[in-house]
Amino acid sequence: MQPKPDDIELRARRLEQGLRKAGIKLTHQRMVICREMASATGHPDADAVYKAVREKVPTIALDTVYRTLWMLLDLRLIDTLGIPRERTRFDGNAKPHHHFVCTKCGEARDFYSAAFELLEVPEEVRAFGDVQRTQVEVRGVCLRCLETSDSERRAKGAEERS
Amino acid sequence: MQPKPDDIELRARRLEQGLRKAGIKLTHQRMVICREMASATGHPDADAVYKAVREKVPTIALDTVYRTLWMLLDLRLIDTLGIPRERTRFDGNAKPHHHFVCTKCGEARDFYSAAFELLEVPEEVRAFGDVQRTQVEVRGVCLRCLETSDSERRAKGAEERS
DNA sequence: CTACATGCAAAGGGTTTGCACGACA
DNA sequence: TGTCGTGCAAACCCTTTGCATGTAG
Repeated sequence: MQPKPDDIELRARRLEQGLRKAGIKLTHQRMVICREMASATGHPDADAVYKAVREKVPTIALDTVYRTLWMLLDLRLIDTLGIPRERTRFDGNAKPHHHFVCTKCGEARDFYSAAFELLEVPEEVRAFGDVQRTQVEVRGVCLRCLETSDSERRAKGAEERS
Repeated sequence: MQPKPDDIELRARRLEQGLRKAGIKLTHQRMVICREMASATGHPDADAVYKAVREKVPTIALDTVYRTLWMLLDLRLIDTLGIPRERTRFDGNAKPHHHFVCTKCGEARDFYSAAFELLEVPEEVRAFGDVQRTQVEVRGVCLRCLETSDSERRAKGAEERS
């Protein structure tokens, strides 16, 4: 499960190149955070990254970790589990369904697909535990966000969400 | 998109029956929250439910809304977008992959599937906006949680998450 | 050298908790 | 009537922000 040393090196380099290409200064702190994300096998939260990174740079601040992680996310060099920067949202739709999620405003729309209901979970996954449900998450940018400026997006998304 | 009145009635009843079957008192507040979740077309957060419900019960408290929603969730009568009660977690895996998520401890494990990469997004969904990525989320209970008591779960999950 | 990044500490915002009062069974 | 639920307000925790200092390019 743990990536091979060569892999880690490769993945770290990809992140650092990504930052450089975006014209962002490669500070010591940022490189250490990139290395940490490159070698992480799980899905660490900011605090876990902070703790790991502090062993190499004891003076690093938690908010530096946050700033770097959001930056990597904005550049699509890393990802998040679920929807980033979102509070908990509830879903009262009892019928099996799937979601299209806008990565800009967070709007989530339900859709149905007979084909998606037929998905067979790989054997390997069934060994992880007791499988209860399978849902497809399609990520993208909704029509409104495609034609709306950044500043207005979140406001509109929040207000029309009901 | 808005459910038909009959549908709302049906969905509300399902929620209320669920609570009753679990031996939980059907208070006025809980019924109003059930009705709100039954008629919600979107994916409201606790505050949106609170605001809607306050029009019918102006004295209701936000924490009552939270308590009721978590209760409905625990009974699997409603669902959440993403993983409930979780802080943001980051994912450094650049290869296309999918997740098995434990609904008890929050642990998420990556897996790969050639079949899942071939999924065709329905036409209808492409009309929602610019589709960037499709990911399958398998939910269930991991092996460890199947044999571990409730109290130990979150602690273990948090500690081994890296 | 100069713009940008960091560390610190305090603020912010969502969610939870303790407790006394109120209401369902 | 007794137990469980509610409202209130304070506490909590994760995340963000403002600002003075430090540093990569």
